[in-house]
Amino acid sequence: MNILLFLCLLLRKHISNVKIANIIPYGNMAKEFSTRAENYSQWYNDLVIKADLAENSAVRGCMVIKPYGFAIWEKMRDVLDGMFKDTGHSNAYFPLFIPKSFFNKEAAHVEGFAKECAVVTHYRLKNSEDGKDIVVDENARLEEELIVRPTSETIIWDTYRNWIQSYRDLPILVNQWANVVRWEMRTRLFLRTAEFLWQEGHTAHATKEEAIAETKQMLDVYADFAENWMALPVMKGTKSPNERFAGAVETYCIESLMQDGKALQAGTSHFLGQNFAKAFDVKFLNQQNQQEYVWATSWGVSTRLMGALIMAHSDDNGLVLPPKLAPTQVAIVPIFKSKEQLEKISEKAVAIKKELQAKGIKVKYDDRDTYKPGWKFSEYEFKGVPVRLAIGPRDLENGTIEVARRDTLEKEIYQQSDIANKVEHLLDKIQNNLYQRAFSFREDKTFKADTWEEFRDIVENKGGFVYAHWDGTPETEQKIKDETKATIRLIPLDDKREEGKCIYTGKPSERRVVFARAY
RNA sequence: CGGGAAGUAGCGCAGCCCGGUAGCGCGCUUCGUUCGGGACGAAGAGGUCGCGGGUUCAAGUCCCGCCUUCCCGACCA
Repeated sequence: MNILLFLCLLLRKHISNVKIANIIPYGNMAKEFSTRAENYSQWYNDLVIKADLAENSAVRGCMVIKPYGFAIWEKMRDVLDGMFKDTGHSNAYFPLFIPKSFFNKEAAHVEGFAKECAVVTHYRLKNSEDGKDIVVDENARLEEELIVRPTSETIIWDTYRNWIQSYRDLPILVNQWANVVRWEMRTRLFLRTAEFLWQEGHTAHATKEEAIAETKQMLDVYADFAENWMALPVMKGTKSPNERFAGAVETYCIESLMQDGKALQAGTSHFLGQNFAKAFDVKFLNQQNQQEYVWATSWGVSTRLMGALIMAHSDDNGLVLPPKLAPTQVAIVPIFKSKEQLEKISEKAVAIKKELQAKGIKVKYDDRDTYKPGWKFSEYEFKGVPVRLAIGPRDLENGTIEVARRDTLEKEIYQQSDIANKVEHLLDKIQNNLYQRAFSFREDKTFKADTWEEFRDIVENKGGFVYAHWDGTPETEQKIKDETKATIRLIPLDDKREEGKCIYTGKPSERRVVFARAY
């Protein structure tokens, strides 16, 4: 390492002000992280822990989201919340507990969620006979059990019944930020936990057309967020009946591709038709003075987006965050020996920090003397901070500053003049580069298959999305899933008709659908 | 919920087969030298060995039950 360091210094002397390509890779990382190639899922697990995003809790399947991880989620939440408000929605809050009987009312819905519901049966504890323990008081059994919400359609539609009488009460455009519980057998931090955070929008409309327009609008909001904030390219489409939300007439979704070639559903938007209105008897009087059932939508994204964000961009050195969602966008590290030196450098560094802050950039000036510069470099690297600035005595003399970008691991020496503008542009560049990189990756991993052999080969050996013909039956989809683990991720929204034959049964098909193995 | 593996200091692990004084590395504390890619030396602190029973003079070690995590299935966002 010392030799490398020496070489680096030599290089810098000879080509100061010129870009130094390819930062020294650190051997240390290998000790702490699995690599993606070695073991992708271990890499993901390590990353979540080492980047200080979340950890497992004392409760099975439930995670603790740590401050750094929560800061990212908070940013996502704030941006999405703004987008919801801009499209006319308001936030509200409904109860965590739902009377069990509510679940009986919509047949498909109950069937979809029954197997993973947590149930509250008692409301009191007491001391055990021997006084050593706390036990459930059997005398305090609830008359009707309460379900911990796995989603809130039922309690919300029961409530909407009282809110809606006339077409003048419509539309209702409500969103809630909440936690939900689905009793999962096998969990992974962010990707699948028993409790997770999400938002669920629930809207009520006078007409079918308006409800469908709302469903599509919110899908577009999600796609916009994924692409422009998360730098995550997504495909839009509808789900096959097998994959449809329990109780929906049509489920729209955005699907993204992770670096291991598996698809991840990043958001869903459901057209619920009049299913819940009928189940909960929610009617309104239209302008012709006739009773009609209300039309409904619901839409949601969850902390699972954190998983998508991590798996889409990060590398073997740790987390890589798109600048627009990074809690810290720029870290400034001073290089110093003495206190006097630190004071001089700090003067310059703080000035630069202020310049950056004036542009709305989130900056952290790390003048701790308890950690060495190299240690800080590593830390910011595996925490995914997009840009790191280093400033030392040499830079003070030369009016320069070292700029390192996380996405490409390149370092350059910049002149200090106009540094704020340069960094601002660099952040934009990184944001775009991450999107482009993810987009090219997806392009390279998107295939067409016309025969069963071809299909199997792609799914098993290449991964990624496969456009293929399907005869439209749930039975065929199930068989394909049983044999290859690939499912229909979506039926593309663009209405590209193409005559063909189902890859599995050979029956006629009018269009290709997108298959993949999925999270 | 089925099959496998693991749980010993904050983290990573050895010790268990063959019962008898709880160990190593990293991290942590103090001091000194260092500081442009995870510094070095010296001296320290830190443990109900996952939890609960049992066997035994004696259990981290043997036996039984449970909990948690990871991997593979079924289920699922």
